[in-house]
Amino acid sequence: MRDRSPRGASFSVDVVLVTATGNELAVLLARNSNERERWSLPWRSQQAGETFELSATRSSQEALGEPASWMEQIGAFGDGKRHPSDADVSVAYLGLVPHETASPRAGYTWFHVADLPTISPRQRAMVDAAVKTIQSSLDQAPVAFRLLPTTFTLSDLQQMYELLLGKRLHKASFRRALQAAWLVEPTDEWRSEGRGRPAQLFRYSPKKRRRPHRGVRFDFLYP
Amino acid sequence: MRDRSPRGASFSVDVVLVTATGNELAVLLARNSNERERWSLPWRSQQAGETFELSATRSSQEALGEPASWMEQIGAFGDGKRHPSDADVSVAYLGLVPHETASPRAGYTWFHVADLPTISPRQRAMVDAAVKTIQSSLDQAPVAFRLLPTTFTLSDLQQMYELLLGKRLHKASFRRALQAAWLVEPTDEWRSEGRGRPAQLFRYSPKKRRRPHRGVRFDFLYP
DNA sequence: GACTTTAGTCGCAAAGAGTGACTAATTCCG
DNA sequence: CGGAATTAGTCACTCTTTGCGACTAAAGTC
Repeated sequence: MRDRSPRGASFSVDVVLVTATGNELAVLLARNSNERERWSLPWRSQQAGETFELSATRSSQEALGEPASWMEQIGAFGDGKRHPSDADVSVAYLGLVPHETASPRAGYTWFHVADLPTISPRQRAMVDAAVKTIQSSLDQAPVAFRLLPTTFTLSDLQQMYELLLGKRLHKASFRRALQAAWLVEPTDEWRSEGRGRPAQLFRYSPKKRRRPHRGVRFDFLYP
Repeated sequence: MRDRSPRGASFSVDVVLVTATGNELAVLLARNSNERERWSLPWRSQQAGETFELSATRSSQEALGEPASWMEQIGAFGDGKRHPSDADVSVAYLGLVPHETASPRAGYTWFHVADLPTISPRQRAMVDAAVKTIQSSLDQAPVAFRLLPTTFTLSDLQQMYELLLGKRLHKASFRRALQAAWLVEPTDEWRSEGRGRPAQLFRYSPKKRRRPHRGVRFDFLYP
């Protein structure tokens, strides 16, 4: 990832790997030895015959030893802002990683999104866009589930939603909505987390259901 | 737009200009004289010091004489699919145009999205992504309003939503939701469209309102 | 055994959304 | 002219969804 192609890459593929550590989002950065910025997002200059998404997945493998549980293109970034590579254009991907499987290899570290070190302006824009993408697709895609391990308690799930939405949710309402969506199924395992009643473990397992038959929504404020 | 840079462009900016003609969406294509495909989306190879969005706006100006009323990046497309330019990567933009202001210059023609001629596979993917973007951001951004002229009747607006959603809506429900959203204000003009009672004209003019205080939505089906 | 903590459920009240029927203002046509 | 047809705009009823407090359940703590 860090070796530059001799003729100067025309574009790069960068990946914003995100996980949720307890009560904050975190982004994976790579340490640079000889670059102007000490840290950067994982990136590669595009290989011939590789799709963008494959490049992003390779970066994830390199950094964490496994692919992200969700990968999605954020967009193209350029516009004169500096980048660790010589690339004129960088294609950014969002990758979600459950906190459990998220053990970075040497040279990579998780940083809380609220407390990032300096990175190139272009990559900074990617991180901001990634967080926006997460929040805006929270109710359109199983984002929260991809940040959790394969089995989880309903309280875990609710806390993840609260973290991503940035607000508290009412327990009964949350579960009622979840039931109606047919998204989880119970396992026969229970988890006892110190004090309090043990919680049943669930697994993400979306079932067929009729698409809710709703009218128009005007959910935007501006512009 | 059609002249190739001598050294081969490394990437292009393509724009999917969309309008709504009566009861169908339409996309603007440019006629090619000496290309393999007879038609293509408007595109430019990137100029130095130009942002992507500016390139897209320039293309719109060239094709229609004015900028689109809404411009938004769709994403980066590449992955080995052929493109009219030599570009390895193409950055695609969606541009919305009200049907009234949508008079193409010579060499450009509107095509119904359901009945497009052959274009390069990469550009075909952009058109599909553009339509998806329109539909998915219909309740997140004033897409329908940007496809209408500055003043319109509520029936016009409802018909636009019906076109974009692909289903009929109930008049009373539609208006109730619109009222609650504080998005339009009445003008003092009325339009008499042949038979039937004249309709009042409205203008898009979103007002401040408290963000509706809603819980979680699980609106996705898969995966 | 009483208290605390976390899990999970129930049921009411308020808000939201689907729907048919109604009134209003205009043109069409005999 | 006068009634039918057509489009605009509103009302009121019902059913559904959602916010929320209160409750029961099962574990640990002291």
